[in-house]
Amino acid sequence: MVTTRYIKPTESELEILQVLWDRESASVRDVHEELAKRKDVGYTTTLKLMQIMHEKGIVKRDDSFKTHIYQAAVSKEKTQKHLLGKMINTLFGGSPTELVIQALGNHKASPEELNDIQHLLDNLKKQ
Amino acid sequence: MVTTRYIKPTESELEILQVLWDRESASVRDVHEELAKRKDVGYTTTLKLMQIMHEKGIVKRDDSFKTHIYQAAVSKEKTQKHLLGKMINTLFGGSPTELVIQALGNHKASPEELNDIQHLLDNLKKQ
DNA sequence: ATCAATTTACGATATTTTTCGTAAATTATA
DNA sequence: TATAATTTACGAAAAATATCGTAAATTGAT
Repeated sequence: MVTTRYIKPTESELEILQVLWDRESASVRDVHEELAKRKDVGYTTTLKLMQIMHEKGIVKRDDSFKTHIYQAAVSKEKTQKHLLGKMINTLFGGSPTELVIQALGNHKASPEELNDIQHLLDNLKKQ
Repeated sequence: MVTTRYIKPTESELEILQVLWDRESASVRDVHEELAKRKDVGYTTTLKLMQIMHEKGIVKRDDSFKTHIYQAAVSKEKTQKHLLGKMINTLFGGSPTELVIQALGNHKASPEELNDIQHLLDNLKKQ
């Protein structure tokens, strides 16, 4: 079994991962146009970042064509889990509950979402 | 009304804030000894960081004595709210529920904590 | 008053992250 | 095929963070 050290994506890398997670796969231009909607940044900057991410193994790419096609190499779930865990530790004294309470208290959730959470809660209580 | 731009603490600054939130107030040495338990870092590094934080207005200090005494100038709650909100947006597609589900699914909570969450949930449902 | 210990001030360096310019390669098109 | 457009490669610079050494100031102890 090969254990790979988890590589924490930087802020900008996360923005790129977002796009890749949404689209499954995308070219540098695809990603860049998405980023450019919210951010003022040059094309080669996005390119360079994605190249670095490739070196780090954060993204995979198919370079059999001129336009390389990228995919996320780390799953959204694992990344969420990691960063959430880190936040729970550094900001919520290790208590996921504190975080949940903050999240629900400060950020609105619809009745449907509250139901989803209720179901999850019910299941957790059974064990 | 004066509106101050929210300053996002860096990783190291957060570690220092942790200590200050716990202790209410502390000297550089206090903070440093706490950090040194988990981290290999020099005293002057901690000092410098806290000085910078003071310039940024992240911490307050009383320098009427030789040993300056620091306090957090940003509340734990506000900081949690800000960073959590950011994470919800950048990592959970704007859905606090998604985050809550991840948090509860992956990180264990005690029966008491589950009850706390249940109460909160009950309240939210009423509205 | 002197010496030792502690603390702050300050500047410099190291490291990480972000940014972009330029050139070369590749592909499309006239 | 020649030209234009797009893309990658690469290196370098800028910006943001983190680190620490050294000296000066302050305090406490002898």
